[in-house]
Amino acid sequence: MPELPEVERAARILRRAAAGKTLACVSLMHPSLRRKLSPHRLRTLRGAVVTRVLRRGKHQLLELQDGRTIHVHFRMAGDWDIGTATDTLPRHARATLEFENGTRVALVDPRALSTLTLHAAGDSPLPELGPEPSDAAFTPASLAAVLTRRKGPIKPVLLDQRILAGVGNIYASESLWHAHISPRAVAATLTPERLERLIREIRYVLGPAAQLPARYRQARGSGRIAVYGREGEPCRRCSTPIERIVQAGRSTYFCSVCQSS
DNA sequence: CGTATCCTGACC
DNA sequence: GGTCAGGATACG
Repeated sequence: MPELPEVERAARILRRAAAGKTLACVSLMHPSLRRKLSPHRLRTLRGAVVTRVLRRGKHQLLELQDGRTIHVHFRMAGDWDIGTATDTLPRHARATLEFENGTRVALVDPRALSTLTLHAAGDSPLPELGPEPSDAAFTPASLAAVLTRRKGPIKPVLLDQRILAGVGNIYASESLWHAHISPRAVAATLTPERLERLIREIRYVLGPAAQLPARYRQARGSGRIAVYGREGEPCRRCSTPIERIVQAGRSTYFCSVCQSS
């Protein structure tokens, strides 16, 4: 589910539930999470106070008063379920954060690819990340500068979180369609004018007005998804059948007429 | 650069 | 039974 807008929404929900609250118990249900966080380190979270909940790209950070940070990444299918400690555990709950006030935040993830890690004070929990799309410092010139060495096609580059933080596979295709840029266009050869258009369209598709509902497939037909998942269906601009190709192992959808270069 | 891998569920 | 999935990373 999650690309930047969905993670932003999730972080807000988490913030409302967790900010200022004291942790009572953190539990890991899935072995892949347990491998990364020992029972001993888990127990050290009892009594810790969550001072802030931050989002950076698709990452969520729970800052603790003692300087440590809980880092969560939803990967493909993670989400929060907010309830109370006495509720039945939701299906696919992989971890829970229980607070002293009785709130229980469950990390639900049918695919169990989400990560939850604990970082010591002073230890940066985030990998190298490019600017937020909304950042004023994200400009055609700054983008051009980091693209100069990218000899490959633009679409996989948009998924590189070191270039830009938050764009995922759906919105990469959508942004390129809106910007009339071929997903195969060589990144380094895009002119400043085309990059300006691309930046504008990335901001548009990631913007609140374009946010997807939780089940993105329901958005199909509503007009919000222009190309993603629409192989063979008519382009909304020129009626040419939308094509699906694979780039760097991921599906790309585009209109070969509107996005010929 | 592409490919395999981590997981599980949905769908053909 | 096989294929695919909105992410990221380790590797050749």
